[in-house]
Amino acid sequence: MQRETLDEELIRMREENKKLVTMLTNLCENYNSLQTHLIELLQKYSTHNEEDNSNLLLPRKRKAEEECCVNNFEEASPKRPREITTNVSTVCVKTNRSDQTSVVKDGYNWRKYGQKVTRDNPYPRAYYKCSFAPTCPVKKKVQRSIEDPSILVAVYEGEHNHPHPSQTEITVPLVNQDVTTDPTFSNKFMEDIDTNSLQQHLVQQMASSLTSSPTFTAAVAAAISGKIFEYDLPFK
DNA sequence: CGTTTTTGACCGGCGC
DNA sequence: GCGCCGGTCAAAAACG
Repeated sequence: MQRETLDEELIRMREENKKLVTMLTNLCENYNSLQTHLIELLQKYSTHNEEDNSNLLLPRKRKAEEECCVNNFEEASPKRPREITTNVSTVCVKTNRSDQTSVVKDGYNWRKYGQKVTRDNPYPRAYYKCSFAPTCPVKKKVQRSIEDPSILVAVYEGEHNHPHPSQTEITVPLVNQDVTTDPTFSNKFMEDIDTNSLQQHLVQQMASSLTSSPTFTAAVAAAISGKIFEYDLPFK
């Protein structure tokens, strides 16, 4: 009697796990396709603008800048191997056009340590360190987009080594490029999840890590809102 | 009064 | 080697 109940429970759990795996597979696939699509659009958009005027305005561009185009998550320059270990992610945040503050609310506390006007963008670039520094090495740069001043571009460097202080007031990012978007990530995950022994444990682990990871939630939000944003771009 | 922001100075990498 | 440029430092100012 008790065993039958447990068997039923087990079958039910297996079915539930199957559904969860399918959902996660779809989620990863959708996210990757949206990411690819968005990158294509952004590349198209940037080349479109370069043809227009930027060649005249930017006679000399640094090599490092050229390499750091929108679809490069991180650069492993042979001269600067130090950078291999740093995770670089870019987040674009759509703000109210009247809102002139360059603040990207992501739930973390930041301390501003510098501001610079860069050559290729008249809007000042603000430099922030995580308020947990020097314990936490994370830095971010925030600058308005030259194409659309209502978009704030935040570049994050490094990973927080402390819990997320707050889940509230998180501005939905439009683009997020992070190491977790690596296509191998989902494949690896799916390989692991197919092995029955650790299946449930992995699902639980993934679920908890995903919900607690602002990067992933931001990435999912980015994929969704990015699709919406597609219709908002000035070209087309 | 402690914390955060501002801002000019400084430093190091890169291109010429 | 020099100059440009982005990033960081640190003293002063502003803020709560």
